[in-house]
Amino acid sequence: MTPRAQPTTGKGAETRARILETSLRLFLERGYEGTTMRLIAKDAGVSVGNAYYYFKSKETLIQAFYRRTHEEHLVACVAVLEREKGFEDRLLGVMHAKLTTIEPYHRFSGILFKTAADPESPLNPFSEASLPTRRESTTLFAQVIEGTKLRVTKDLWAELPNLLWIYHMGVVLFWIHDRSEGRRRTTMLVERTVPLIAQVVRLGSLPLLRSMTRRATAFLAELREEAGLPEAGDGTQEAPLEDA
Amino acid sequence: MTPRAQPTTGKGAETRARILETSLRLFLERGYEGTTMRLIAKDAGVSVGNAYYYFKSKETLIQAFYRRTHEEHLVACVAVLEREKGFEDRLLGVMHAKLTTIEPYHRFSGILFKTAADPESPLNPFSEASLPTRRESTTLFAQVIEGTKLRVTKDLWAELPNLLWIYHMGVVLFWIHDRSEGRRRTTMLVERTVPLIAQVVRLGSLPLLRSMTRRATAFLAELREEAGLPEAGDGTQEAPLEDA
DNA sequence: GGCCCGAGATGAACACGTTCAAGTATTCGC
DNA sequence: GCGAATACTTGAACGTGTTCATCTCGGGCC
Repeated sequence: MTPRAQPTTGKGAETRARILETSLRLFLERGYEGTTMRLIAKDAGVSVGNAYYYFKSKETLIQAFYRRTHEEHLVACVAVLEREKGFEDRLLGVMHAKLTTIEPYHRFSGILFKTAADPESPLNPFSEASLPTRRESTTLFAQVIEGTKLRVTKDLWAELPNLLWIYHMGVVLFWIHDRSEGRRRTTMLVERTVPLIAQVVRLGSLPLLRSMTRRATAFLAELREEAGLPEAGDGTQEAPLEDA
Repeated sequence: MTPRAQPTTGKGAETRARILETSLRLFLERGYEGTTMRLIAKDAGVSVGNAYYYFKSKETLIQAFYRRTHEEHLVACVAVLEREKGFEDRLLGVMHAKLTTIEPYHRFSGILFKTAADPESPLNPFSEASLPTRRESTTLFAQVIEGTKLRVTKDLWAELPNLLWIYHMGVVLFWIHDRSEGRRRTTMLVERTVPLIAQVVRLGSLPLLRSMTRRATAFLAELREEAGLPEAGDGTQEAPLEDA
C-alpha cells in the first residue's frame, strides 16, 4: 500500500537508491515530461511496479531535488555565517547562496513549484508535512540575526525569522518566473531588497514607528494563535515521514 | 490544430457553450479530478474529440472559473468604489469583495493555483499571456487610490497600483492555503494588513522616510526596465487570445 | 530439511488526458 | 444549384502514470 520509504533489507535499500539516482539523472538529461516511469524502471533495471513499491509517484521522485537543494543550501550557509558578521551581509550571503544552489534546477522549477503550490502536496512550504523543513529554514534565518549586533525590539526579534523566511519564499517565487540569463533579475532583486529590509528593520525600532511595529507583530502572533488551536486539535498527530 | 476559441458559426458557439457549462457543473458536482473528459463529452452530448476542438485541455476548462471570478470581482468593485471614499475603506472593500467572489471556488483553488504557478501557463499572473487581466487588476487598484485624497509622493503614486496588486496576490496565496472555516484567517489577514498598508503609505511620505521610498520606487522602475527590453524584443508580438 | 511468512519484484491491465485520420455538415463563390 | 472549401464532429488509438493480483526469494522457526 504505502511505498516503502525505508527498506528493511540491504538489497531493498540498494534498489531504492538505484531508482532514485536513475530518475534524477534522466530528469537532468531529458526533463521531467520527457522522462517516463517506464524508462526510469528500464534504466534502473527494475519493473515499473517496483518503482512504485518505493516511491508513491513520479512527483515524489522529483521532490528529491528539492530536499537536495535545501540541504546543499544549509551547508553553503555555514561558511557564509562564519565569514560575515553584519546583518545585511549575512542576509545577502544567505540569499546569494540560495540562488547559487538552486540555479542548476531552474529547469525544474516549474514542475517543482507546480506541485509545491498544491495545498495537499508535502512539498508545499505551508503544509504540515513540510513543517520540519520549514523549521530548519526559520532556524537558519534566526542564525542570520543572532550573530549580529542588530538592535531591535523583542517582539520584532522573535518575528523576524518568520518574516525573512516569507521574504525568501517570495524571492524564490520571483526566481521561478525569472527568464533572464543567469537569473540576472533575481540577483538584482536580492541586492536591492536586502539593504531595504535592513533599513526597514532599523527604522522599525525608532520611537516614531514603534507602535506600528508592535501592531504588526501582535497581529502575526494573533494569526499564528488562530491557526494553532484548530489545526493542532482536529488533525491527528500523524507524521507519515514521506520518502527522502 | 489550435482550438477554436471563437466559433464562426452559431452552432459552433452553442456547442462550445454547452461543453463549457457542462464542465463547470460537473467540476462543482464531482471536483476536478473526479470529472473526466469522457464524462464531460457524454453529458454535453458530444464526442471527446469535439471538446478538444474547442478547448485545448482540461485545464483551460477550469480556467474559465478564474475568468469568471475575475469579472465578477470587477463588477462587485464598482459598487464598492461608488460607496467608499477613503483609501483604507476602498482597499478594504475591494479585498472583501475579492474574498466573497472567490469563496465558492475555494475547492478548486488547489488545482487552479497549481496551473497558475506553472511559468508556461496562461493562467500564471506573471506571464505575458495574462497581461490583459493583470492590467485590468492594476487599473482597479489605480481607481482605489484615484478616488481618494491620499497624499503621497509622485513616484509612490505611480508604483502603488502595482504594489497593491502584488499584495492582493499574496492574500490570494494565503487564501488558497487557508483551511479555516469561512476563510476566517484570510479575512483577519485583510482586516489587519489593510490599515497597516494605509499607515505605511502615509508614513512613506514623511521627510524621514522619503529617501527610502524613493530608493524603493526607483528600484521597482529599474527592475521593470530591465525586464522590458529583452522580453519585448525577443518575443514576437503574438497574443493567441486563449479561450474565454 | 521442510515450512512459512513477509519483503521484494513483476508486468499486464486500467483510467485517464490527448491526438488524429477520417467522416459529415455548412457555408460561400459562381 | 453545384462544387469546393471550410467548419464541425467522430471515436478509435496512443502514451502516460498508476494499480494489482501474482510470483520469487531469503531468512527464521520447529
